[in-house]
Amino acid sequence: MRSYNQFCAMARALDVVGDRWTLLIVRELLTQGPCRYSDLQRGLPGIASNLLADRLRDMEASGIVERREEPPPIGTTLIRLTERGRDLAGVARELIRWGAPLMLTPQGDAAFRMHWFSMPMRFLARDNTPEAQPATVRFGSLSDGCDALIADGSVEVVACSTDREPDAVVDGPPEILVALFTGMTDIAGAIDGGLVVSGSMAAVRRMVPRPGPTAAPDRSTTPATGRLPS
Amino acid sequence: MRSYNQFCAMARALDVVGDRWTLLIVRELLTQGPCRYSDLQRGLPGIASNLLADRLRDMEASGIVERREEPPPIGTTLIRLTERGRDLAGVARELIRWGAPLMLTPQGDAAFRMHWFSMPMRFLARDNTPEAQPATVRFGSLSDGCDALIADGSVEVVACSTDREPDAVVDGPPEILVALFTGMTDIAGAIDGGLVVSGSMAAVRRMVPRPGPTAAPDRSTTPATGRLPS
DNA sequence: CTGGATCCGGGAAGATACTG
DNA sequence: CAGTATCTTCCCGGATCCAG
Repeated sequence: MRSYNQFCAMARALDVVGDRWTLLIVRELLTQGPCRYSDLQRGLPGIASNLLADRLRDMEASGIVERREEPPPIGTTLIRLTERGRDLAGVARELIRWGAPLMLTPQGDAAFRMHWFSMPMRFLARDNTPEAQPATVRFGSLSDGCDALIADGSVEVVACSTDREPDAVVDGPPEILVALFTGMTDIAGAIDGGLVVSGSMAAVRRMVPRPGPTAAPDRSTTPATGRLPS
Repeated sequence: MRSYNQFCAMARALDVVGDRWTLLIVRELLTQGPCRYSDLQRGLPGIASNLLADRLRDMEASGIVERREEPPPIGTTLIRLTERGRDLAGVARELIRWGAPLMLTPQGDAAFRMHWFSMPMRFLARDNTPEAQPATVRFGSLSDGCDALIADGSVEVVACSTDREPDAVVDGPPEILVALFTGMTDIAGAIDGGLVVSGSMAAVRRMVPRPGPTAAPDRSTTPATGRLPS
């Protein structure tokens, strides 16, 4: 990107991360951890191959990502965020917070990856029964998903891991997941809308916000702000 | 900007504010308040006139800004942020926080406007003598600057106002201001470097962080992180 | 298969002149 | 003051091809 050439912290930040696709690459690495080139391609539907290569070069030059050759059994090079790159988590968080209300207006044919939902879920999930034993709920699958670790009154959302045996596995269309986690529907309604739960239904119920008066089932009369809690 | 077409809060946020110049227009309106078209042009050196007009149209369509015809004595139309636009303050804050370390590396001929410094100053300024009477320090001038209101142990930074009589007026080259507020130099050194203070030197000293061990005057041996305090 | 490079068309961004 | 018009430049997107 052409520099704005302004002596201003925000302008200089945008000089570095303001390019198209750059912050979405950061999103992938923040939610997925170290990735192969092809993992990034799968997580960034619509990006041209040359653009991904260009961006990774730029981001490596500006110290946001680094490449490392992995010995067998991985046997390929992984791309990961540097500490400076991980520091962009605050920017990502605020963009997600601001963009969340936009998810309530439908957008026809948008692509969806379950792991994209992991950062918003950190705001929306809660532990309704803090005194219960820890539980794990997997959303999506190992190839595209995230694990919610419920314990001691809070929920931690991390990338899927093979060495974790979830108590429940959840999948479903993105609109239903949004409706469920924003309290616009309850679990019964979500299952009606296409949510699939296998395993412990109690573990799922434990982490989902209870539908409350903040929910706006009729959007034509009470437009939901969809604002995420601070 | 072409939509990313992804069912993801961050991607949808960037669909709206990811265009070049858009977030810098938000910066202007956040720091300056309602602006005329020509105010925005002055605050955004380098922007092409047609691009500014295009962006304002887009931002009005997406509900971030609104235009309002002002009756005399203003007699022209002011552009202001909507509430949804003001909600972008969190994104701006995190971008500034992340971009702040980049200000320590010089960049030759960059343009500078004093009011750009007002948001970073919110992180960096402090009230060293909370028990003292309130004081006001103006940075720059009415046409391009900001006022720091020091009272009760904290500093509030706002746009300049004609109905405020500052106790001190400060001006100087941006590099010196950064060095002063990051603790890399003291006031004496700053004045040596071109800082100009008129009025109450005590009011200025009151709000400037004391140079401490965190400062790294020699960047070749101890690279300063420049990280802003949380 | 992974990890790119290369080429090309269209459209966004940039520069400048002009106008009600 | 608040834009519009026009022209140029260059980045993005899409397709294809290629080396290990």
